[in-house]
Amino acid sequence: MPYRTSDKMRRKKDAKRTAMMQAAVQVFSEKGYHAATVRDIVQAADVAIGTFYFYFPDKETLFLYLYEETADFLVQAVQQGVSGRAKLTEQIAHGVQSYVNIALYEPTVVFLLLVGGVGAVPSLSAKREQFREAMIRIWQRPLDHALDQGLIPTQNTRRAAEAITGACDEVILNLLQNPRGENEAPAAIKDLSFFILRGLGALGSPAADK
Amino acid sequence: MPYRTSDKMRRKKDAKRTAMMQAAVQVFSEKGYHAATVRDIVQAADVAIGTFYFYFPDKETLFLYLYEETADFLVQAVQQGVSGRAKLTEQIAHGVQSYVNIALYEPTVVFLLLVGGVGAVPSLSAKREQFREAMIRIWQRPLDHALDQGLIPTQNTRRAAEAITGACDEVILNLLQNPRGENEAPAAIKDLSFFILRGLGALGSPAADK
Amino acid sequence: MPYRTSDKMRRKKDAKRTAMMQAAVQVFSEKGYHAATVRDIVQAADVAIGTFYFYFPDKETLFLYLYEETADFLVQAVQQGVSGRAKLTEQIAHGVQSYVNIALYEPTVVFLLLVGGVGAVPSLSAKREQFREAMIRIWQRPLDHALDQGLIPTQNTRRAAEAITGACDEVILNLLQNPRGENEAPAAIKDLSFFILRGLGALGSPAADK
Amino acid sequence: MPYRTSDKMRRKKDAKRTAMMQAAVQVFSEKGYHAATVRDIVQAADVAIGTFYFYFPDKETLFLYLYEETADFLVQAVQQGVSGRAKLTEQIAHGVQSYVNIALYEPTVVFLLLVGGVGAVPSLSAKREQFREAMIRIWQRPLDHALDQGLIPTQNTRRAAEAITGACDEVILNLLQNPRGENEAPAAIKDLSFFILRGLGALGSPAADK
DNA sequence: CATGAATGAGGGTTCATTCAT
DNA sequence: AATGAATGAACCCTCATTCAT
Repeated sequence: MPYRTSDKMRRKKDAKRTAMMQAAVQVFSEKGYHAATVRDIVQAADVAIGTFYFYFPDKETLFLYLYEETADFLVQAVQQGVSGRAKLTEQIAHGVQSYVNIALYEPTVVFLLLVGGVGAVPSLSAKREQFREAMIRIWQRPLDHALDQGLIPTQNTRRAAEAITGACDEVILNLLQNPRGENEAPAAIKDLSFFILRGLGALGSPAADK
Repeated sequence: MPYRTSDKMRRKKDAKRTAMMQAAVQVFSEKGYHAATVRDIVQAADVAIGTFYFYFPDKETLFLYLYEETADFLVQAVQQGVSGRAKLTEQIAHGVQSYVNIALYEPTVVFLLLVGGVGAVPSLSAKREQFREAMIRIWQRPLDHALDQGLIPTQNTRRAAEAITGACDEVILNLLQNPRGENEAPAAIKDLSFFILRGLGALGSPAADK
Repeated sequence: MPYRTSDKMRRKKDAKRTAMMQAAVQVFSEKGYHAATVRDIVQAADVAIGTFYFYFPDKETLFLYLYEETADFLVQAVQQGVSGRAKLTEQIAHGVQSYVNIALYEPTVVFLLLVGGVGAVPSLSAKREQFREAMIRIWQRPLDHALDQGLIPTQNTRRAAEAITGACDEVILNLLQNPRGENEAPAAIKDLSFFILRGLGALGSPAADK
Repeated sequence: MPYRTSDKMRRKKDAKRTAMMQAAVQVFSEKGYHAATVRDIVQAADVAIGTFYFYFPDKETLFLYLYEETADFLVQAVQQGVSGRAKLTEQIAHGVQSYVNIALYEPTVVFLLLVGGVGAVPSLSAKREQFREAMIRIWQRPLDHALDQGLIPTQNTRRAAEAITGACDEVILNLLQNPRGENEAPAAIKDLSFFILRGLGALGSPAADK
């Protein structure tokens, strides 16, 4: 009898597919797109090389897909952190927190996004650009709103959003690479949030910190 | 400029060497480390492939050397912008200005540093780390000084320096990639400086901008 | 038709087998032996790839078998056209007619035989050789007979048979590839028959054509 | 000093290139396009695999080039045999002779042309078609001329030319594969010429042979 | 010094074939 | 019987590197 294609097998297949994708993220973030070979990936996933091409059309497509999925995930997570609040201070704080949390939980993924194999594949440059743009826009929207309501002084919100994006990336990268002490993350979140909010002019008096 | 002919004489001799290094920066920043081939470089420099290996031990070494020299150049330029002033506001403003100026003058070089072939070569990761570290320290020193003098509120200056570094990178990258209007650069410098200074709490009242 | 289900019963059982063989002829003649993949075949037959290996030991064996069966079919058809007649002129004419008819009815099959994946598989060369040989012999027998009876002048009948075989192949190939006009086939049959019969010296006076 | 690129080296390079092409013809005609690997070719030429790609862009291009060159050579040789004469009988005889001579002198090449890797590469099918067409046209021209002058009876010269082409191919193929006796070639030339000329109706009385 | 022909390890990808289900 | 996921040898091709000239 033709074997049960529905139940167990399907799940198993999905599991293997997922395992391979995780292995791929790992390898890509460790070596970058070009240096990572398909052979590396299948070894990490402990499957034969043919299996890779059974699940994915080719290396580039997988990488692009991984990058996009990963980027979407991060973008939405941060977006959620931001959009659930009303006050700018909370929006920033929660956005930063979401970002840091994900970075700590999935350092590999964040690494892939921030320092992945840029320049390697033309189509990736575009994807990377989109990702940066999405992150910037996440920050810019609340800024525009706050500006409208006179909560922050007149300023180029686009540029401010760029600065926020860059600041977050760098702080998080440092947090991941130099894991100082135990609970450094909460401190980083607070420091970063304050820096950003002050930078935006959203805080009353400059002395109002810790 | 980086990678000039060391010092004074041996002009002729180093003509080819220089040509190759300039070509290499160009090619590396366009294609990334892996995608750039030695053939690409020698063709751009209009020399034979054998000549490459007369002047440089191999592709990796050249890239590392180029990266280092380029990084040093940028670091020193920004350092100079910062260290020549006394007041924190001026230090930040001039540091940012130096960075932006170089980015506009040598976009290729800055691209190479910011999104170069990371992860490609193990030894490069270390180099990149050093570069980021150097940039962060440039900003941290004046912060520590200002903190000592009570010019800015209590804060983690290391983290603030990270944020500044990241903010600069992102704003500059955007400036290079989306060249909006004519004299966007001065505006970017001002915006960025204000954001940073406010973020540090170095400005009196939050309404004191433009 | 070739590759029918051997004999009588096991209809259902062989439905897939037959489908695959027909698909295989199609695919092989379109792409040639090497370029045709087992996947192509099973897709065309709408069965799973495992099914292929249940019915056939491997790709090569199937191809060989197909080639042989196909060749036998063509050989016997032409043979029948020839052997049913008494006069040389009719033997030639009917042989040619049979050949052309089959070519028009099953162009795929004839293509496979004439320009199939030669050289691809060592064992195929032998098979192809046999097929050519069989075709040549079909023609040679009536020639020998005619020679015995003094109906054609002294000549090397083997060589003449070779020439006939080649002439038929080429004319038919052209008929299939450049389908000029409607009823070109009858004209081709007549032209070819006359050419051959004259070539053999079987016709009285050279002016006795159309 | 930059080494002498003009004299000795150039010749040596050309020699190697030629050697590789000859090796390629050999391998291609033995195994067919698909089954022949680049490794086969470089092994036959006793060079490294990289050398292949230094001289030729890729396998397909080389094969196409080889096929074309080879086809042109054969076509022109036969053409020359035909066009140098005035009488149809001599044109046919010399054309056939040229063809046979080349086949005996370069059996590999002729094999490649007649049973080369057809169906393998789309672009090759076109090339093969061109070659067949050229051969057919070589024969058709003198036929048209002879028809105009009333030297042969009314007939479809195109079809006759196709028959001639096919007849030649088959006889020659058999001559190469079954080398019977010593000087079989002259006999084959004579047999074939007579068959063709009679087939065309160019000979007075059918009994006028050997 | 300079050249570029020559090398071959290694990368991405295909595809005939197997076997647990 | 039938399926299709899994395998891995082998293919084509690239490119860093060497070395005779």
